Amino acid sequence: MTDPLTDSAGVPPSDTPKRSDARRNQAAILAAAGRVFARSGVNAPVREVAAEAGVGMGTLYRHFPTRADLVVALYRHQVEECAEAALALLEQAESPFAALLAWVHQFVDFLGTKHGLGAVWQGDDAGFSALHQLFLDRLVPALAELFAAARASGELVADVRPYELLRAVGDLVAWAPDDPDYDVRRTVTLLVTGLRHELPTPRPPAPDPTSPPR
Amino acid sequence: MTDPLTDSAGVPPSDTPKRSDARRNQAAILAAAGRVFARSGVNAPVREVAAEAGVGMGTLYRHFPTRADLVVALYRHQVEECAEAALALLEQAESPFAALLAWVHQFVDFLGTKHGLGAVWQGDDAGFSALHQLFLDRLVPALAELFAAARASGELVADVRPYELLRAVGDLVAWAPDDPDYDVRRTVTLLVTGLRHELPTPRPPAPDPTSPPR
DNA sequence: TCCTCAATAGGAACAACGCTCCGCTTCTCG
DNA sequence: CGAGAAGCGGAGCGTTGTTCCTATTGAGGA
Repeated sequence: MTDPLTDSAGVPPSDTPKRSDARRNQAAILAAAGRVFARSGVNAPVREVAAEAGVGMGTLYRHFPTRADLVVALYRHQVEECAEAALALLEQAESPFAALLAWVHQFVDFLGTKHGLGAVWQGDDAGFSALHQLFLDRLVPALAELFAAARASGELVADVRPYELLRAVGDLVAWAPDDPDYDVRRTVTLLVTGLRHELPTPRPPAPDPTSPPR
Repeated sequence: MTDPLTDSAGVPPSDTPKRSDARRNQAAILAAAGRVFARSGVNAPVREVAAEAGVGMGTLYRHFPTRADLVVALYRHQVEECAEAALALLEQAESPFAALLAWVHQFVDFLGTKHGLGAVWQGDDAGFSALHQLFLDRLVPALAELFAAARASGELVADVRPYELLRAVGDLVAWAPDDPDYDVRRTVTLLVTGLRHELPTPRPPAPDPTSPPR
């Protein structure tokens, strides 16, 4: 896995006519964030990151207005890799569905290593857009590719959209910390397995509140 | 559904030789919490609850040391009801599996109405035990009943434990806010559908623990 | 009825955190 | 080399969780 600390600063040199010290600080912050997040989770106090980087709060906030911005910058590469892996898996795996399952598990592994990433991924409130958007832009298309292939091979039957699955897996993994009695991978497998069937009636018990169907 | 605000105070009168004002305050806090939680979610500031109840911080903390304690006291009845519904559904539904699906959806509805309950349900940290334990004690056995029936009828094949499913559903619902593009009920249905199949190889592509992607 | 005291109430105060604001510093370019 | 602007740092504000200590009050006994 590419190390975001060394090749850090997801900033293309071209669109950055910034001052040298600014660039230096941005890199320092990213490096520090990598260490702090790995040590204390992505919810570590912002102050801690600033301190570790040896910069002031203002500096940190100028470069990364929200925590999600920081996380996005750090993990962008990995998301890219994850997306690109889809095609490779399609060729390697013995069937499109197997590739799908494998890819999803790879995604689980990715999310799983960053404890607490889930909080950002699902986006409590504001930071929402940043990371969520990145995931959507890159990962949904990748998964769509796998879906199409698996559907063509007849293994995927359920009328489920890639986004739905991705989101579900994200939610599932978001909170799967250190419970020895619970293995998310199994659950995810179960979920993917469900794709082989047609979904039962859209609204099973349908209590019908105020919301119109569809 | 019984209203925890009116029949509030999940305190049996017998084991409560407390002072009258203590009882009164406890009830006031519960009532206030019901209103505040409904209005601002279960993560509403503790102060707000105290203010709404017209008591001091100390009083609130004496009665409910953690936020989870408060939530548990408030929703205990509903959890009980949910658990008891299992048997009824088993008789009504056309098949054990249908009952299982229906029950899970009922559970989803229950969790769904309390926005933010998920945060407490999954237990970020300390408050963990309280609510989580309540759910486990009451709901897992109920679900186990349904599992046994569905397994006997041959509809449930996957080697999955009730706890796993319950937990998965909980995680799924925990963060299903107001996204018009995503309906948890569908995902949950998908998950339950997966139960009809045998789970694929226990560890699909997980050979190497050190390098996640690749 | 009144007294006493332990249980209880109340809320000020502390700590941790997110975020903003503004005077000072340092780079860059002519 | 000098001036202007870009960037920096951290004090400080608002919010929330949690604790602590003192004043209050209910309830049983004289």
